[in-house]
Amino acid sequence: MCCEATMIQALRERGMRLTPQREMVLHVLHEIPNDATAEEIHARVSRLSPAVDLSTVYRTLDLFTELNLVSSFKQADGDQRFELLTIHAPHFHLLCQQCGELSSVSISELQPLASQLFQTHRFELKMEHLIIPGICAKCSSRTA
Amino acid sequence: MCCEATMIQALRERGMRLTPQREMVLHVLHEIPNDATAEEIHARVSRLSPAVDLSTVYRTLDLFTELNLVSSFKQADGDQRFELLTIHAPHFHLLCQQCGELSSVSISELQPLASQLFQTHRFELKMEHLIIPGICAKCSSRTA
DNA sequence: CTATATGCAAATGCTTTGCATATCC
DNA sequence: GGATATGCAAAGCATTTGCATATAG
Repeated sequence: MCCEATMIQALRERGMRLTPQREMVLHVLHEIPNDATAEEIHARVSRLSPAVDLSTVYRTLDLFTELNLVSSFKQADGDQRFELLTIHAPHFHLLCQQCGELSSVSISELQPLASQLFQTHRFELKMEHLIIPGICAKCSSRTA
Repeated sequence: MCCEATMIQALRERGMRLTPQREMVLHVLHEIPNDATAEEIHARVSRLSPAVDLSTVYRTLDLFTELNLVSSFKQADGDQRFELLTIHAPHFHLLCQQCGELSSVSISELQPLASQLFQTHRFELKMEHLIIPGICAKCSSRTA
């Protein structure tokens, strides 16, 4: 799989090592539909190898985030969540500040804003890291 | 101030009490430009009355949130933040992922995206809470 | 008076860190 | 062989909770 090759290269470039733990975390991230907490990822890794520590999972996820393999963000409930950047079509997220629901939106909807910000501010919007806060349909109808 | 009257009435309706602590938290919220953490709010209250406990601040902010005086939300970094509902920031932020520079942009530039997201997803973008990640002009010219 | 609110201290839940040991290159 | 990673246990940090006391109405 291309992710693994990417990871191996990125690790080599930095003099870092390919360990079974890192392979397992990467593998497990492919099985997860959307995003997951470190606990969830750890639980899945544990099925493959029970000795792997939660702290290792955290360290690995942080590493992957730096390597740009994973995006990491916090939901409204405060849980930090992680997902593979490559697995899905390019998208950004809407985060409901009330219920914490996270939904994905194709980056095509962002294109106009991206051009706008580049034209007026020379700012290159990183669309896949964008999390837009607001109130989702369910919550706003509940309140209204 | 009108907020205070609103608070008093809301408290009365529920058989709750008007305490100095609640008054101070409400007062302090007016001094804060945008939004603040519980710690920041507590620090300001402490200047008025050092004995007030952080837990009381949390309880008060939760209460105000229920009373709809305050909006409470978590930023993407996970910090929970609070702000008076009556105060609105006229801008959102661009955050450079390389140098960390934070710049402000008028919400008028966001309007098209906001309408777009509302039309297609019924999602109410909270513009003043938005922080857009990317690469600023300085950094991208430096890299190029 | 008496129910509600507070301060204090301890508990919680997620995440990070220090360190000795194990492991990859 | 020597630096990098890991597991373990303990520390951090923001937030919440239990409880006796203080206080608003």
